Amino acid sequence: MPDRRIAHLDMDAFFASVELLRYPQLKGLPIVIGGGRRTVDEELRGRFADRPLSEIPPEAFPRLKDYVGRGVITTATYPARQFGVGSAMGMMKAARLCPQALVLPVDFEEVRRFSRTFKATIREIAPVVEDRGVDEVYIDFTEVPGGQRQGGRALARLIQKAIFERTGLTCSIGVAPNKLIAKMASEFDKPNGISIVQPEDLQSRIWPLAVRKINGIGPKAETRLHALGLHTIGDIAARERDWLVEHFGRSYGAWMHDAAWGRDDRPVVTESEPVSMSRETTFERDLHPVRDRAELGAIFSDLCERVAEDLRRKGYLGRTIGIKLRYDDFRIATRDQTLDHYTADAATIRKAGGQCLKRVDLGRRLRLLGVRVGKLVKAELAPQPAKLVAREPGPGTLELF
DNA sequence: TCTGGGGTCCTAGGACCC
DNA sequence: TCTGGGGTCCTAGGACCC
Repeated sequence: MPDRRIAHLDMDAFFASVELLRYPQLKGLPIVIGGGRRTVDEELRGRFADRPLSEIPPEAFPRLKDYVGRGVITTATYPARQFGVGSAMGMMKAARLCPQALVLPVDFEEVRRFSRTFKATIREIAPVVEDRGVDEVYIDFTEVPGGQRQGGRALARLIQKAIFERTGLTCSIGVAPNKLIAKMASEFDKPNGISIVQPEDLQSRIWPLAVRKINGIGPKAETRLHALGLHTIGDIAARERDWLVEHFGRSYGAWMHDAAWGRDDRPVVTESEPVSMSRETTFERDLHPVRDRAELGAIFSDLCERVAEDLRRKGYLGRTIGIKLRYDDFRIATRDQTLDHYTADAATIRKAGGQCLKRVDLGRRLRLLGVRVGKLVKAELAPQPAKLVAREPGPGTLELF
């Protein structure tokens, strides 16, 4: 039996690197990708329509200091990170830290195109690949010829090289006995690095890390661990399993203990079915359910149509329709309703969602509205209803609330 | 000057059924 | 007077991830 060798591969500053392929003149500058609906990029291209993109001067690009809006940063280039700017940070905060940084919007189509290409490149070399979003994958090296050489370094290098040749993009790879450690290892040598971790490296390389480095320990658990005096993964490992179970519950406590000891036998999963699909939007300004009713109604209809289109395009039907609100104070409310039949119809989703909205407090301003369809089945496998359920016709389907 | 959008999984109570 | 227990589905909220 060969040793289990699992790799985690993470594209370096993916969204920003994709933009740099188009605008190589910006290399080395602090750049952030993110923000809202502004079509900065289109404006820019319009203004310089007579020139290739690579000749648009850096001075022409918008700066963070001029940004107005509610967005967050998706990716920051390494020069921008030196100023303390990072992903998930609000644009306004980032503007204070690095006002001179250039801002570009996310080009999802372009990002997805490169995502497909780098994943296909990996699969040609090592077929057992698990998708973890646009810019990350796990790869099972165990059965790949040469996957054991130098602990996986040789194969990792081959993959890195192939991705760079095909796309011009760099990535960082960690190889370890399991997904949990591989995920941590891929961060050890960024960007464009490779890290190999062996079981015997647990104490020297994993235990000194902050608890938050464990994939699955977020801000809440971190706070609670700190309050208990636990700061490193080694601190967790030093605790009795039962003690952790006492403080964090049977399931989470035991998991935490296993994680701190580097135990994880989850397989690399190559295929999975979606559970839900949703669309949501944060408004430019907070909207009041009564005073801004018309505007909200139009947004709601639009969200329903978009989620319905997503379902149809991907070939799914759903049975649970849900809505999500975020109030101006950031509290979130969700309501959902399970229908007796599967649907991908915008009007049906709109109607069920409208009923959900009636069950939630509409007495204060909203910041966000979302629509979700769950309990999905592949359209061709959907059970046919015993009889067609008549939809009430008429104005009711067009009304909000 | 607050903090996006798209997901997954878990928990927990109540309904309902056997 | 005494009130089982197990399973599944539905709903709401929350933690976490990319």
